[in-house]
Amino acid sequence: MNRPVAPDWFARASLAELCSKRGDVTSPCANCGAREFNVCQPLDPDRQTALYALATRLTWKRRERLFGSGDRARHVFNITEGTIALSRSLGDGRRHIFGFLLPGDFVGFESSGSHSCDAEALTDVRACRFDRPAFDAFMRANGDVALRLASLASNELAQSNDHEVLLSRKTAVERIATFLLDLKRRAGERHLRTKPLALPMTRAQIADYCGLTIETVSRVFGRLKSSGAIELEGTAAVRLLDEDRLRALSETDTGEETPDR
Amino acid sequence: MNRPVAPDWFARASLAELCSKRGDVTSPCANCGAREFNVCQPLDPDRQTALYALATRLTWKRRERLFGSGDRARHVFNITEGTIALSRSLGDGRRHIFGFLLPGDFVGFESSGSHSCDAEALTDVRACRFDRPAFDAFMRANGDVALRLASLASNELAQSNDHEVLLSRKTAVERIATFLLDLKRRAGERHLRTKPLALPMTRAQIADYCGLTIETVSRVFGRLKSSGAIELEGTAAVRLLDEDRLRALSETDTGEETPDR
DNA sequence: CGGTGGATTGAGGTAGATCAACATGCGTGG
DNA sequence: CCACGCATGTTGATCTACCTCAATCCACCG
Repeated sequence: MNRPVAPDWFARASLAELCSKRGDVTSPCANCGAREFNVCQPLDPDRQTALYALATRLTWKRRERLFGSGDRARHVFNITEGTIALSRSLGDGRRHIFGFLLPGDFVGFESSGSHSCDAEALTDVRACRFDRPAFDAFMRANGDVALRLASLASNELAQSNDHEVLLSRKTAVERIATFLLDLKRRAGERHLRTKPLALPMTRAQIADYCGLTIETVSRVFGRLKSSGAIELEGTAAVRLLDEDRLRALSETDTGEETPDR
Repeated sequence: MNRPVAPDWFARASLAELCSKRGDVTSPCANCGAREFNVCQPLDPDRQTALYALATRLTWKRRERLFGSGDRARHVFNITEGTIALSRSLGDGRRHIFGFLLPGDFVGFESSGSHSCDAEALTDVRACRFDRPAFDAFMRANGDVALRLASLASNELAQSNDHEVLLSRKTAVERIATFLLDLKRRAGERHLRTKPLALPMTRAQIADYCGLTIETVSRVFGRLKSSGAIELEGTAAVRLLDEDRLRALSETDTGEETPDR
């Protein structure tokens, strides 16, 4: 098992920077150590405490699964530290990766009773776990938080839509360029701004995310590198040297205005 | 403009069958004529009335846009009658279609302030429109309904995930088989069980949904037809003669159990 | 230092795209 | 009510981006 452990600076950034999100440090949850939950960022202290009380802190080692496709969805998770891949496999070896979850992301809020994908830890992972019934009850009693949760779900949908466009209509180069910029943006939003961008996933996982093969991913990386757009730092990190070029290569979409009725 | 109007039996089925959903006819909304809103199916009469009061009934002609990418998202829509395509276009002509909305579906619940896709009526459409501020206020005041809305959003996400798998890893035949079965299932859930399955979308739209070209769609239809799996009824309707074969061809995914922690 | 799990690189094959010609059917206007 | 015309759909011939298969490389680890 040889996937290089993400270099120190990655793990460090992960927790340290998350905690100083927006510059203001909130008091950490006694149960799970998290500083903030996305659903309740602007929540008053009392209800924040109540929500914290529902969480348990857990850890997983790299390669372990948080849950698998078909499992009963008994819990909702909020990632505190590390990276997770959500994937689904077809009968023959084909696999698709829906996305890579970073600290702050929620997982497992399925409306059906069971999970429809596998969640695998790409690095050692810390997460807060909520029991579904208690979590749901809290949401029912707190419409504003539930609405925020709906909005989070809708965010995820927006991401998934972008991913659909990538898979449906983009070329290999566009896919990789999009993937890199996207990863950098999402890491940045969580204040995981490491000097070279960490790639805690293998080429195979990038391929399954982009709907390509390992070989094509590798070749595209090679081309981007020799064109000077990126620089590979070993195999698990990359420097985006020319983001404007990458943006041009990623062929981001347009949108003209139409009067809304 | 030549897309054949969906045959009579389609439109009839659309409204009539929707109203008799689950056998029990609820009293229609005075404003918008809808019998039920998905968000509030098990809602007590008072709040149901309150929600109804927020809605306006509107209609669109085929080919009109409900909204376009980039427009401010001022409204949430609930389709009452007809079919809508949600799409996004890249700078050059490339386009992707996220999905086809049927009666009962919600659109426009974006968490960002603006729409990220175009919504085009494929048939004449009736929909209920809610103003965002009033809709949000209602949700904030009714946590149970908001939670249900979150669950709807999560349903949409599940659909989008299936779509990602299709686009990422399925062959042309698998894509079309999946598309057909899926459309039939979704129409069935809404009690739009027409004898031949209505295809209110063009080949180009099917292609953009499946990440293929018009020609490939046409060829695959041809192959499925001559293999006896389907029968085309003109160009805007199809009979699924051998659903088991289609299911086998659609290569639906597996899932083994893993003990959830 | 050998072994193992990635990653890269090369050569050749193929599913589906592209380009092009033709068919079909609906709607319009005479 | 019919015929023309355009939008849509089908079918065929070729092309190509990406896949497949295979060899080699590389870094880490015991």
